[in-house]
Amino acid sequence: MKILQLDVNKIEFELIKPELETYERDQPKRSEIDEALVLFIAVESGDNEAFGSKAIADAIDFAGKLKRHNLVLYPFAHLSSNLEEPQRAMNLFHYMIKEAEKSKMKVFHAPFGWNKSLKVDVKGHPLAEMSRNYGEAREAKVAKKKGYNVALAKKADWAGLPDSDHRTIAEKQDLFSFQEVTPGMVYWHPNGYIIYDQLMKYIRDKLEEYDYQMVATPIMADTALWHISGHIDHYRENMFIFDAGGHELGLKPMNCPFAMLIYKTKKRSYRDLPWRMADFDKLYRNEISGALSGLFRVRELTQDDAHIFMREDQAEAELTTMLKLTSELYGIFKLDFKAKLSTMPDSHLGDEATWEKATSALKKALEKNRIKFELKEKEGAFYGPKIDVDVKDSMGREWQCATIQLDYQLPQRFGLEYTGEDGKQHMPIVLHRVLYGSLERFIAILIEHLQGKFPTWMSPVQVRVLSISDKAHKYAEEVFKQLKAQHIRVELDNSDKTLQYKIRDGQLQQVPYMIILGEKEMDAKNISVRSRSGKQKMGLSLDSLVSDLKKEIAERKSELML
RNA sequence: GCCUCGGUAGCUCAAUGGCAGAGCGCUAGUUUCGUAAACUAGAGGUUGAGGGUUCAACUCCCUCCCGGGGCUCCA
Repeated sequence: MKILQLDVNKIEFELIKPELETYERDQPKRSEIDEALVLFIAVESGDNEAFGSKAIADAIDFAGKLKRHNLVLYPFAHLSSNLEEPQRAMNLFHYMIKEAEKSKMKVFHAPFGWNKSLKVDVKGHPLAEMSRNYGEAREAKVAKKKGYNVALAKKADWAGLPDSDHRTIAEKQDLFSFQEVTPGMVYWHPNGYIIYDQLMKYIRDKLEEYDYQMVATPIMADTALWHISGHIDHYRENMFIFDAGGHELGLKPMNCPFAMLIYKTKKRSYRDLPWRMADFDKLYRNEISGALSGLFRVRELTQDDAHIFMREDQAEAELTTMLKLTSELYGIFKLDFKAKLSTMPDSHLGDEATWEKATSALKKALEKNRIKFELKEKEGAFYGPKIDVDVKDSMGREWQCATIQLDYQLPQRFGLEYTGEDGKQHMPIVLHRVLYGSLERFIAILIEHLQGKFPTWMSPVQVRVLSISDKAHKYAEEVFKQLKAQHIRVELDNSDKTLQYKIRDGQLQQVPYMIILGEKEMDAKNISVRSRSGKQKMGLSLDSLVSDLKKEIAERKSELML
């Protein structure tokens, strides 16, 4: 379904003659509406009521922002070359009118199937003209003839970005890249992978401390599963769906349905709850091309995802612990975050009473933890309300990282049960949550927040050993080997460049420590150290440095020791 | 997906219808240096892809791809 949305001062249309066999009879000859949001609608083959509802919900939402009270629906076939046959198109069009009439908006429409004369007077502001597309996976546009040789190895072009941007820093430190043939999917280079991996290890350590269990699940499933979970109705636009020899499969945009399936493999007891199940698989979301933005929004992402199956009376305690864990995870990087509570969206599953119950549980937990929060009306997930945590990037834009969602819908759809103390079957509720959100996005925030100065425990290279002249090469190599044996990530610079050059290079790479070795150190069997912050110490013993370093790394300190 | 600005060597950028260039990086040689850039030389390009206009296209036109910013959406 294609929609052209216009914010107008005035729209006028007049019926000339019926154009199709299917057309609306007994319609007013002429209409004129002032101050309205107009939707020109082309119904395409395969469109269903879910798209129609979503389109109307979005339009009403938008009308609210623009403070318009009149909504005009106008059938307009010319937006698409893939039209639905007229009778079905008209039915869906009428369904949309009824949907719109449920709102507070005053709804008008132009009749289906007529030749009409039309006059529109569009307002001039930036949001006055907008197009939208709802429906099946977007049609792939293929270039007439594509060069398959050179273009394959084409990197994304990040020229002109400010020095503080995570992409510029990634280029300097060789952290990751994107390629034209895989838009929105990250290539982690060795340096970047260390950062990604260290962050993962840190989260896993934390989850162990908080009694989580890790699972791994498939990355795709028959669309039958996505029908049960509701993703087909509410998320299809963003899914990669493809045909595999008669089976329609969808790559997973979320882990939830798989967690439900694991839960259902056995009878569960109330004694098993709460059960905290974490799943860090890659997820695939077919984001519209204009939405992609460096590591901030990608199509292939990793979440520090977990689902907590629990009794309703355990919700508050779980939420409280979770908010504590969140503060710990963000605290280590000294990141400021902003909490938000999002309520029921127009497109949602389940009844309002249940939503009300879930929303107030979240609110209580926030208040109990004395966390200040903003209210975001109608921004919840389709299956439940949520607490979000937003963090700012280097340009001051806010990105959603953590999200904690209380869900009564999926347990019901998947028929989850546990046996209670009373011996009867009860339905558990599920807490979906990611705390860093997408690892990709969080790393982008981190790179910009730290400006590439990673704490030693995450640094791709923790120590670089620099020799001052040929005479110290051997000694430098010895020191390098000893550090390596101690599992320190270390590099050796025995090139014939000047010391100044080597130091500059190490500084630009933001290596936390440089060990500088010349004849003096060689003779005295000691070392000199220079930290990234420019401080230096001479005459240290290697052993004492190693033990200090190991402590700094093990404790994941955010400050360098000198 | 929409609006808008871009895509030239690994990176950052010049060249504007008429011989595709510089700095850094890389390679080789010289140099052996004490806390943020030693010197010399060399290699490195289907100018994002495809088509068109022209005697001639990196340059002008069209389509597509990718990226930046803004919408929309969202982790």
